[in-house]
Amino acid sequence: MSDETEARRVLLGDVARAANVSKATASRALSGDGRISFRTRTSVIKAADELRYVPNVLARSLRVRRTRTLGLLLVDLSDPVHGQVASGFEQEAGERGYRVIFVAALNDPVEERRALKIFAEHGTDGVTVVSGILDPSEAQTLAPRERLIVVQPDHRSMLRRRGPLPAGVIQTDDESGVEAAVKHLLANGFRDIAYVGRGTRASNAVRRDAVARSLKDEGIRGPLRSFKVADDAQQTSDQIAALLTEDLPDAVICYDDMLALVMLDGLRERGIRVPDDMGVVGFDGIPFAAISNPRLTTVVTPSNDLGRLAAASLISAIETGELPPAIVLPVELVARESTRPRGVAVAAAAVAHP
Amino acid sequence: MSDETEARRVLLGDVARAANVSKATASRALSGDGRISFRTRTSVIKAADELRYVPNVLARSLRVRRTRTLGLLLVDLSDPVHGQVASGFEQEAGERGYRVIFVAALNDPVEERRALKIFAEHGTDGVTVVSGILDPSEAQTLAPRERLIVVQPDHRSMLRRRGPLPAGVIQTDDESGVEAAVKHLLANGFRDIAYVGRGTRASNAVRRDAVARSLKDEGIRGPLRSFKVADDAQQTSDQIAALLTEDLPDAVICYDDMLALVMLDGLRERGIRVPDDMGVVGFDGIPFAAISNPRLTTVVTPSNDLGRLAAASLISAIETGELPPAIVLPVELVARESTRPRGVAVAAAAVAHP
DNA sequence: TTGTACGCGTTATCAA
DNA sequence: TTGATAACGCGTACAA
Repeated sequence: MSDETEARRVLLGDVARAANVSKATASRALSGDGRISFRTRTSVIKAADELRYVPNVLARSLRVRRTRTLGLLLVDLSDPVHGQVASGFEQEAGERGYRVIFVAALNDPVEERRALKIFAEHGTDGVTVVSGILDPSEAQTLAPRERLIVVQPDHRSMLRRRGPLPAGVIQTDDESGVEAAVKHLLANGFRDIAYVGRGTRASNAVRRDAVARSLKDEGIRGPLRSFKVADDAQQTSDQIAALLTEDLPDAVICYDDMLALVMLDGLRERGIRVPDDMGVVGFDGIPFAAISNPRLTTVVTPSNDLGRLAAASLISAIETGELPPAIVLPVELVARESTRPRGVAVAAAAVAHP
Repeated sequence: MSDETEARRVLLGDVARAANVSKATASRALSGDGRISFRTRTSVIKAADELRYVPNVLARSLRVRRTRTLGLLLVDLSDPVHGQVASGFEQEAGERGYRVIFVAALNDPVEERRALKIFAEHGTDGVTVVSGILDPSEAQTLAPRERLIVVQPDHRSMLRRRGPLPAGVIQTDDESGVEAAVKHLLANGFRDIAYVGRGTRASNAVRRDAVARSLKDEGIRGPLRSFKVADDAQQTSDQIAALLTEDLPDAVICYDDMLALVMLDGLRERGIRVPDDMGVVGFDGIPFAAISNPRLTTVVTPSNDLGRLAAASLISAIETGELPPAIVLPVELVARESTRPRGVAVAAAAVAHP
């Protein structure tokens, strides 16, 4: 006694019956199995089409023990950089026939553990962790190491690391980016260079230390002046700029573009001109850095590529069983108005820094 | 003959055996079924813990015919506005125990269909479409209407709509926002107001028409001057600003903040001062609008709330079987420097528009 | 309160 | 080339 009002879902068996074949044959015909006669294949496909058959991937996954689903753990979907990474990851995965489950962990280790557990429960074929703060060894107990790609790892253990990176790691060459920024500033006449960081993440320390080291390498003596904004900053741009005003450096390198742009606003609020009174450098290369006023000099990181590469590497690991060797992506310093040499006319700069 | 090297996954049966109960009892103990003795419950939980049991949600979903998974179809994860929506959606869903599969369709109807099919195959309990361009009636053939929430629908059919919105729709009150922007501009002395749009989306036409109507309502005669940028714009900020330079309006209302900020840059490039030579208004209220130079007057839409509400409404629809009535969220005009009345000093403005 | 046995929808094995 | 049947891992109706 079937209920006419409740549209029962069309199953493989229904297709098989309509095409006068067994479920096994129908399954093979639809999955493109080689050893099926042309006649039956077309008739099965036709039946599936007419009945609007939609396969149940859960049942399939249960049977074949693969889900063609990837887990992506990231900090925050609303952040411009992570949005880029997520976008690239989703695109690459989609093009290769994989779905993505996203979980944002908001810099909370408890949430990161929860996310990895969710992925395990869903039987994702692999997991990528972006900017994770979990101890790598712990992460590997919650996700199988050979199916785990780590992008921009941000745990303390990355700090003192020397020598080759372990397989499955993808990150940008932040040190080189910072070095390029420092050299650029010095070349443009900025000597007293300070660092403005945010939060307690390892990446912040990495960049700060890279600034200090680069300055030393360039023969600048004395300790690096370093300022800090809280991670969950409620500070306004004005308060952030106030960090510096006691004794203005020639230039500041900021942890990221977001911070640098907020800083630009705060400096303007306080009547400090950029770059004439102080130079400002950002990090990330978000789109707004290119159209701020003044336009922001920044170390551009390939965020979208990071996501695409992560997905590609993960899928490769899944399909070959081999975790790809670590990848370090180059970054690029893009010089714009915010570090223009002092005394150069505005009009000329507009031409020089398109 | 079990293989010691291959770590076989722990199953419910393993937990049951370790706790000396049947699978049924183990299942009930772990799912918090009432009629289970305290003793057995604790011993089952202990066994599950020790064995590091991870339930297979695929098998569970197959059995209970619910996946606790939601499908979110959006335009582009890397876009600031959609990132906010996605973030709110993921948060709300996560807090209520639902996972999210994201698919970006990049304004391509073919991709939108593909995404809805993916959701169907995965048996998502419900689907939310953000800024979809698919014909609503077609969408309902690809996703069950009573489990479908539509956020900011962007199909032509929304254009001529009058009367109440259908259930399951969530959108912002763009018309009121535009009206507020127009009134604000007029109050600040801008009379010759133009519109700068992007692409061919319905929402673009909605905002343009709202500008025209508001102007008429305010007694401004003559047709609205309207400019347009392609959707896949490769235009630089300079080219975008060039649209206007022949005959500069007093002010422009832009389709969104991104466009407005690019416009600000282009105007600066051409030596046109904002707001002294021309006022600029954006739409969306992305974070950068608050710190641009000049800071951007904009119609702030609650993007994060949009995502949270969508998830909440969808889950409610799933759990009660009732599609919630349409929701129209209010927007808010935030006046900043880019529409400061001409002739008002900068310092004063900084105080007046924090 | 607990156990037995079946079924969710698909693919894979084996035999024909 | 095709068909019958057994799994995949879990929840639950029914029986005890």
